[in-house]
Amino acid sequence: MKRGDLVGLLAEDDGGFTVAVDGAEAAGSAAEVAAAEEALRPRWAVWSQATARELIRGGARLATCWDVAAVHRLLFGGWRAEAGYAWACLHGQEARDVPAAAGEPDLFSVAADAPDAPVLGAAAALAAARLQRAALDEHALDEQGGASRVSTARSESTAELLCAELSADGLPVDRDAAEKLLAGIIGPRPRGAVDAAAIRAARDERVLRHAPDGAGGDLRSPAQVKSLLAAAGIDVPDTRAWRLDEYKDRSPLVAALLDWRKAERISTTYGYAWLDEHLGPDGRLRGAWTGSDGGAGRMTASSGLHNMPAVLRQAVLAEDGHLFVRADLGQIEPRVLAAVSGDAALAAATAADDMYLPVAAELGVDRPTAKVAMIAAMYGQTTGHGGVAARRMRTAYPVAMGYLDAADRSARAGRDLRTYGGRLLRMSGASTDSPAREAARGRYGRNAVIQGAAAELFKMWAVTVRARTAPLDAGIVLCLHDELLVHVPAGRAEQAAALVGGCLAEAARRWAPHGRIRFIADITVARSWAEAKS
DNA sequence: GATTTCACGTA
DNA sequence: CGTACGTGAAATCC
Repeated sequence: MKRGDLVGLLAEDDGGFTVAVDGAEAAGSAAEVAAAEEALRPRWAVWSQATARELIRGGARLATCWDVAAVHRLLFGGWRAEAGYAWACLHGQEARDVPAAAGEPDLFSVAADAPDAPVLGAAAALAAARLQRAALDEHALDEQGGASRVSTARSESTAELLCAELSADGLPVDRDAAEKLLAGIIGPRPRGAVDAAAIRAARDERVLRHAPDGAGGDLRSPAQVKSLLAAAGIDVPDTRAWRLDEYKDRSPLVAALLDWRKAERISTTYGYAWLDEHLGPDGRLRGAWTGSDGGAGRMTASSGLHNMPAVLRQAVLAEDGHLFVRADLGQIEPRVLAAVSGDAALAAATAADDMYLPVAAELGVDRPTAKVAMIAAMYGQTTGHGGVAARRMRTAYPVAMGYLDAADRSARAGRDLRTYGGRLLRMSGASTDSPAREAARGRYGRNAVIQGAAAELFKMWAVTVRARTAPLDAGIVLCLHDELLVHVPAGRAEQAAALVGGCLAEAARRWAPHGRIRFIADITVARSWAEAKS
């Protein structure tokens, strides 16, 4: 056996592990798995992230894996990916590939026909991984230009290891700093239920004192807020912040309400209860991470890790003797569009640090107009008709526009799409319905091929950073769609920052080997997440 | 009690 | 300038 060979691995209920190599299974401890990892460095075939989570509990970490659930989501789309389902679909797919097969495969009847997998253990995980690998190789024969799906499968798999580590290790948050921030926004920590109610009432009163005589109501009830505003002469169809924005300068009530909403959001979602629930005594804020959602394939995180209000980032502080390397991808979506569509003119524009400048020159418009035209093309505008810039986009970048239009048409018609890296984007099941719903599906399709491809590139970058910075005792502590936060011993921060930039070039080469697309990242070293400005 | 709606934070 | 997700509270459904 050599480095990179597939070896089955499964966590058992008793805390032990089972390893499978060519027909033979053996039981072992986490320490023994770690020793095998050190000596052989295989690509561990696992059913899901659960195995890595158990290994981490046992003190062992893996460099790479083949995650059957992650690859299943890539091949088949959607979220569902438990072992039995993945096994059944894998066998169903073979049947579907027979040319005579027509129509939509019925996954449940296929499951009934699938060869029995009486025990979905380590050996079966190994078998499933090999079948997935073979399916990917088969697909590769009729692919042209797209990213290698095998490399996507590997990075999506290893991203699950990263997710298990993110869940276990958490994000460094300074409790004192966080509590001070909260005190400034929502007041001190309530001493009890009565105190909490008094603080809440005082916060409400600062809005209600601007209300007309006799008007009042529960600010937490949108219907009552609507009535309250009506009493003040403000008629709105709903009370969303963007709709109220235009009234805030002439109505103290609206201004106070919008301020109240911000504080209330912090108080209810990111307040003391949030800290108590998710911030451990070790100063790490933990949530559950998944390598891909059920849609376009972005990573997800719970415990508010992906929607923490910007003001609270000041409390995300590197631990003593450590610093953060923060890196975010610049203009990732138009650069991804250039890569996945193969548009030579748009590819040329990616050579610029700010690619909207050459695009603006090409379109003969100013930069803001060019940016809006590009984003409208990628996401499908609903307001206005685009104007001259939109029309010139078609002439200047016909290949890129054609790619987006094709995705739009497929989605409208309910035809499935695949991202550049090979993720199935399920559009089927759409029935004929209103033109508005159909247009919405078109926008979803346009967006998904870009967002999904960007997610694949991002994960390739992330797992590359994970591998290359591990020798520096550095660790990724947050992934935020196009942004990485790496926690690193202070003396190695500059070295890590340089590696992160190199990793982007490496990941881009692996993801888009044929393209001449330039990807850029803004990389800074700082003690707090907020400090590292973009 | 479970599900839907509204709202809003992030990218 | 659109899409996505996670969250919490109220409203609504059953």
